[in-house]
Amino acid sequence: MKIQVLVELSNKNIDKTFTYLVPSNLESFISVGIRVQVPFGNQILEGFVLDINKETDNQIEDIKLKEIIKVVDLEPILNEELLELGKYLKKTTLCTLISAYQIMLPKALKARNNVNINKKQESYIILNDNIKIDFKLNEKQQTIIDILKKEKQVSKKILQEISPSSIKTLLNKNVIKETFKEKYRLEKTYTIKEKHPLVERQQQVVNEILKYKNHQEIFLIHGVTGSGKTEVYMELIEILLKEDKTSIVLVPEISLTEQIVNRFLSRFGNNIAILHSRLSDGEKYDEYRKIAKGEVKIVIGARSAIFAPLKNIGIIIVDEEHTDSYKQQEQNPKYSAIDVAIERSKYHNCPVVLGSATPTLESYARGIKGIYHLISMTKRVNEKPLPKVEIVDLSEEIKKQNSYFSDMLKISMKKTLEKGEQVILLLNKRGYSSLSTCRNCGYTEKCPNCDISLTYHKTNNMLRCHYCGYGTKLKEICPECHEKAMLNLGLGTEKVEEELGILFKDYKVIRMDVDTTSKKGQHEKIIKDFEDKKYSILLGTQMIAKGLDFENVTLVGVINADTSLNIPDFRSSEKTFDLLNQVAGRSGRGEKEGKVIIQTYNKDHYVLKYVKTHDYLGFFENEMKIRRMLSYPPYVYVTLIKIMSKDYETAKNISNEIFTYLKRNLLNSKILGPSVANVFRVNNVYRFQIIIKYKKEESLYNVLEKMDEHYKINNKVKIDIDFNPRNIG
DNA sequence: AGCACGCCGACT
DNA sequence: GTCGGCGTGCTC
Repeated sequence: MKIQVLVELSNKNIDKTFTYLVPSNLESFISVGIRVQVPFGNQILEGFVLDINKETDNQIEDIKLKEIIKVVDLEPILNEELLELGKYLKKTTLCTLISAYQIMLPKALKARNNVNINKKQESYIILNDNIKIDFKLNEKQQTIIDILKKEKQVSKKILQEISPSSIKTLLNKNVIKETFKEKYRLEKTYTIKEKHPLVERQQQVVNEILKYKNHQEIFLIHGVTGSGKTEVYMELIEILLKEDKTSIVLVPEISLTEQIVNRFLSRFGNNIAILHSRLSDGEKYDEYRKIAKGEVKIVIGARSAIFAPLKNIGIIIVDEEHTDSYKQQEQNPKYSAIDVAIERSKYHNCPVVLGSATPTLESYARGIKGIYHLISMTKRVNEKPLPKVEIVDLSEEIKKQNSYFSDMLKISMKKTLEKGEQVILLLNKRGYSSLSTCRNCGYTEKCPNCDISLTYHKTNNMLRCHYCGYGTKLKEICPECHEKAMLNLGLGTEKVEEELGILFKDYKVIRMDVDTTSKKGQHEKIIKDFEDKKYSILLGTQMIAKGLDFENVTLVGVINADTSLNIPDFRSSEKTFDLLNQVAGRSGRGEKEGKVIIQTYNKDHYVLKYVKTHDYLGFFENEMKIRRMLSYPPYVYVTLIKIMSKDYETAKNISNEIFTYLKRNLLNSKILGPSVANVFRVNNVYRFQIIIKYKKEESLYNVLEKMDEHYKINNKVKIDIDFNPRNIG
């Protein structure tokens, strides 16, 4: 028997299958999608079987073929649908086929030698089939048997709490027996709650989507914060579940959406598998296999959960569809989970539901055009108006000698806190202060490896580079002019926290940012503690803007709205609108009315105007005009080419070479560049970029594939292709 | 990804 | 004369 094997190495040179012989004693274990171990050069690798008894196009003599070493799995790891999906990923992102398959799988199931993650066994006790008790049972033995009669099987651990010796006796006398069952590592705690009856609008939306339940149709639900989208999702899932259909729910980053997950758990309990990056490898392995074995029908997870091996999918839901993290950008394949969702919906003939309070311009434009089925939910479920938004001009406050807190914010906070209500403060920047600059000569501390200023972190009194992790001690004396004049500019959570401690010393503040949530469980604890009112003020970065639902929060303050407006990216307005709108939505979710105060130096910026009136549509129309004028998505598509090299000249020359090549071959596109990337040097690698803009460019994939092919031999330069990038720079 | 093969410079 | 630098090419 001959098989085609795709080995674990992700390299453009070996992005194809290799033919191996299967010894006859292993033949019956072989099927497509299974992993095998093979000799490859002088190494031993794992790979996926992609085909049986067929030759590659380059026929080679059998004499040269090697035999496989062993078969790794009993069951295929990749099913037919996922094998095809991998090919789709390769075609649309120009990645290697193996990288497409690997991204779909938890670490334990990737083709990779020397990964060792085992199933966990747990011992259970059950009654033997035909018990004849020919001896007198003592009290404890009787209790054990009674329990087993009722529960059928009980974990040995629990029974041992009654009496370990009785268990031994009963085992010896063959009254009971021990069996081993797999124990799943991830423990979910939840209490099943009554479901809320749907309000009229929610019911209408459910009905509208269900009309298309066996159709491949894409819906965009534009629903304001608090309009009850989650209930709609759950209702749809429950109805489809009765028809034995499965569901995938994508959420931004699960640790940021703890509360949504809990709502799903208290509705569907054990029928849910959870997949996200904070799980341990063992937990991911267990959750994945529960899905593969059909033990759960609902999968809720972050980006890569879109590859969950569910069968008979009835609906795919993408919550907060505008979230950047649905696009993988750090690593190949640079795929969009939404595109994958749509691809899978074709296979399963099921609807895809995209939901957001602030859809991407691309999605909303498709909604208007009728490519997506647009549904609006404009009212909050509790009929409460959206919170009142106030804009404060920071330049006026400077004159009054106020630093981070304007008079209005101070007074409102005081009032809110005195009523026993809670406050959320958004500070869109991490660290204590952004820069360390000399007051005398203007020298700024920069990273020696990257083209970026260092950021001061108070906790360890260090300056850090956010790109490569380089760290150095904070200097007091300027290395340039040798004056003792080094000053920390800008602001960060820690500095604001310090000032809060002075202004509101009677109230407790909790900080939530990357630094305070890096350890497992810390995130959940902060949310729980704030929910339990152990703290009055929650101070945090971006991550507090999403999905949190605290009834007692009636004031949200944005310390400085400008930081995200100033990012050099054509989407910075869109992202700022999204962020401010999201964080505003955290206020007044309960019975009490909410308020939002946004501080800024750009009080006349159009983004703020539309945030103030909660006017997504107004923002959309205004922003579309700008995109049209500057020729940006959704009016054109963008593809970003990055050229990276340790050698400046190489990076520059090859960038120019590629530019000329693209210009010559892509006749329907606008080619911009080459320009230096936003951060020009990272970890001593120089980065150039070229932007391709096009409405329709049939030959794009072919041209880029050829380019990739050409430079793969050159290991001095790395070429990176990103279709529809979420960030440019 | 590894690793062998091969063709040039500075050494016991 | 030889050791070893890493550029190049191959792995069923």
